Amino acid sequence: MKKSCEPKVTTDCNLRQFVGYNMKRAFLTVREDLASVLEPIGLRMTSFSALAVIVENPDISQSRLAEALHIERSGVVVLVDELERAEFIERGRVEGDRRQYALRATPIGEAKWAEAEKAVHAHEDGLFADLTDEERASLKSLLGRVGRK
Amino acid sequence: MKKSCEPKVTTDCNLRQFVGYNMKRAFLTVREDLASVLEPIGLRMTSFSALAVIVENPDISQSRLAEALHIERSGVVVLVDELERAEFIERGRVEGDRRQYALRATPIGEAKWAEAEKAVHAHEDGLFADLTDEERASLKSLLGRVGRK
DNA sequence: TATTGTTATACTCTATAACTATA
DNA sequence: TATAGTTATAGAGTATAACAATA
Repeated sequence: MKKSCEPKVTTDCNLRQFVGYNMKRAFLTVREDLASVLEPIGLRMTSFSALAVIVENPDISQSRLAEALHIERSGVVVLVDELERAEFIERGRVEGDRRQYALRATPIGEAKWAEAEKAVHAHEDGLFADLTDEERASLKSLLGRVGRK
Repeated sequence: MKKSCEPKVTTDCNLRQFVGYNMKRAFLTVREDLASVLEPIGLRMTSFSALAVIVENPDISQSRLAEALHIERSGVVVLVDELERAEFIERGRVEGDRRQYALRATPIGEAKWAEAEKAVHAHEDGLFADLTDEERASLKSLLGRVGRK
């Protein structure tokens, strides 16, 4: 039996000692804010990522896009459908191979990408306002080095 | 129309310029490895987190646990059911308030926590092997400062 | 046989809302 | 009325597997 009046304070040192837990919490914070930023622009996190890669790699195929995003080809179909329906990209044909598509951003899609890129920069300026420019660059760099063997 | 022979290389500078994308990728890497480490121990990421908080805060209630983990109370029920079924924790009663439970780790649960804590440290030693101790501490610290206004 | 894109399906994680019992 | 816990449900996000068209 335990006395009532549960204290409202709870410690989580057992979790905070791990980098991974801090990463999870930070990522969920970023994800929530990012979703709210992208929504009025007509993008989700995943379609934003897909558009980013397509803009940077004109005529990329869906399989190559799947590799770049580290998701399955079946998942790409949904994303590409979504972006094509919004007229941000189009499925071009490839000369000499009728199996694959050549994905390209439309002029609308290019403009949408520019708009989204700017909005996401602003979103990060807000979320990382507590960090100096050096700390922010350091965080990005350190994250990019996780998991390499 | 586009010539065939899609190059296998794909750039993702449009995404890598953002801290958030690097964080997502790093987190997914961590999560995948962590899940494989916890599975043989009989824990999932979420039940690991719940056990961590219960061990550190004996007699915590489910509502308070939900706050600590930043999840809904309904989600806690599932986690606590799972940990109780495994006999890692027990639902004690609270003197003076029959609505709430006082969650405590059993001796089995304490031992399980010690085992898991050690395993997760080893998992992080592997995942962050490319970082110096200072860089790893810096990463953890920087992540802990994300999103504060 | 292998690859590209597709569909259907299922699984995980989590949130919402309605409910009960207690306070 | 408010709180603690519970249940049912639904929505993302993603993975798996089987398939048709093409190479």
